[in-house]
Amino acid sequence: MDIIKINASLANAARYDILRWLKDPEKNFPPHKEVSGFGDGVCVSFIKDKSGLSQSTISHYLNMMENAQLVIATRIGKWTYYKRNEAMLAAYFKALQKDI
Amino acid sequence: MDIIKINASLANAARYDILRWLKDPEKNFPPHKEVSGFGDGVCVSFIKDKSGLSQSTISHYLNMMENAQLVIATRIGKWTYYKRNEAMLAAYFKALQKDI
DNA sequence: ACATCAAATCTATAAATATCGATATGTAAT
DNA sequence: ATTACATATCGATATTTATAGATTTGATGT
Repeated sequence: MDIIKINASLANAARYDILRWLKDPEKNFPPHKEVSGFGDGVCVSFIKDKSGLSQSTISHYLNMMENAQLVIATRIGKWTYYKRNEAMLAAYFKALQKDI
Repeated sequence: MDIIKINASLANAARYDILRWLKDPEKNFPPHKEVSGFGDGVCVSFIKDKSGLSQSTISHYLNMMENAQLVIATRIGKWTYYKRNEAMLAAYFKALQKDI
């Protein structure tokens, strides 16, 4: 776990928002048409729509967050779904609490 | 409290270290000559020495951290002492826990 | 094979950050 | 007032980040 990298991931309002939105996909996103529920997370297009940022920017941000292990990506058909990595978030939180 | 600004402050290894060092000044810094103990924190020079970065960089970083309300500065004579803002750190932690 | 669509990658630019050396400011001692 | 010292600010440059449009890749359906 790279705490500095995680902090950098969370040092941008759009990315911070994404992580919050993913806590409650039912509340924050419309239902998917190709899969039922949000078990694998939320597709990139929905996150892009909600954020108002461009597709390339969101793809880039999600990649950064995946690299920091904050989220987990799952490709199904044409879509990539992103969900929170709760284990890493819990570990991060614990480490932060200890350090700070 | 600006969580994004705080996260940005903590997205740099030197600044993250400083905050950690300030948790235990007795352990991490030599004793001051002009004041007794670390009640008001640690002087800039000691932090600079320990970090290995230039005086201007450290002064800048401490200013950033003060701006994010992570630390509190106290000027005594020629020296400025910096200590952790424990109240803000606790509030930050609580907010982060809620958001994330 | 081809067209279509979602997402990823590439290219580019503007803005912010990291960091330093040089200079200025504030305080204390002479 | 002058000197000395600690810290702050200024000016500069290199690196990184933010963000978008264009292009490519991967998957599906025809």
